[in-house]
Amino acid sequence: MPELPEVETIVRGLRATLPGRRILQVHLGKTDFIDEPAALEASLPGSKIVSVKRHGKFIVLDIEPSNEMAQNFSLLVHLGMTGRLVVCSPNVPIAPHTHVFFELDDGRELRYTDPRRFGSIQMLQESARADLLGKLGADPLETTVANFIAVLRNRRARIKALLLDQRVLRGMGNIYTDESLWRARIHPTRIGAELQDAELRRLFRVVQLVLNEAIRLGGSSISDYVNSEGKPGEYQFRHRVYQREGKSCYRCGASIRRVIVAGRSSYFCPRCQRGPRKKAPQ
DNA sequence: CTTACGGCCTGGGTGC
DNA sequence: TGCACCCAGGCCGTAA
Repeated sequence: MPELPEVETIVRGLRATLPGRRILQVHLGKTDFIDEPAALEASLPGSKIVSVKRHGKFIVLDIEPSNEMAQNFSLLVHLGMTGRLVVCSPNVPIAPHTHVFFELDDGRELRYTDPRRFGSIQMLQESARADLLGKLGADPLETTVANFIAVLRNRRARIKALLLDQRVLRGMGNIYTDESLWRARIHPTRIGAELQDAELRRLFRVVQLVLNEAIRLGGSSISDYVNSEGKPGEYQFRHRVYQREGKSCYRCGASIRRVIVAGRSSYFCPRCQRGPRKKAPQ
């Protein structure tokens, strides 16, 4: 579910309430998506949440342990396709598939809900966290157009696959990739190295535009996504191509098509986004 | 360095 | 009502 704008929205919500809070107790349901559930139960009670950050699609909670001799560590939460992280009163009915409860010292709870359990929760020391996050590419909202072009221009993979690859850029997912390519009028199967500089500059501009606009509207809610207060976003009403197969293009009226690229449904306008040149038969 | 593919899970929608 | 099938904001491991 959640891509950069959804995760950013959740992080901003959590940042308003979590820093400074202590975790009193942890309750776990299913734990197959948690690296070391026993370590969570052992280390978190009594610890303090220092800060909340986003790194790509990861939510990073920096934690000060209750044991003053122990080192600070981080809790990395990835929401996968259907993960939710919500702060609420313990009286709020428990959504199905809620597997983690953090009791907070203000009487509220931080709950993790994830029907498909494609998400993950990891407790990492500084060096392990740096190893993991260091493998990711630049944040598309923080990088420069020069760097954006540099990481794409020599690649033989298709642009859609490159934008989805978290080692190239961190934070894009299926929705915002399609939305950006449509706005930049670039076909999803174009080869990175075959894009002109002007096209890459255009792509960079619309990626930032789309992501910022989506953040402003609180992300896209298709079926599962809600923010940290349990409320849906509104960017789904601004989608121009995503899940619009057979409907007419907002720009030219042609029928939107769906193809599989990099294993994912990819929506594009066959008229506005021209395909790569086909190989001439020998 | 690539791509393709299957797998991880559950639920919702569709068509027979 | 049941059932088979397809689809879903992500990512990992394997094989080629």
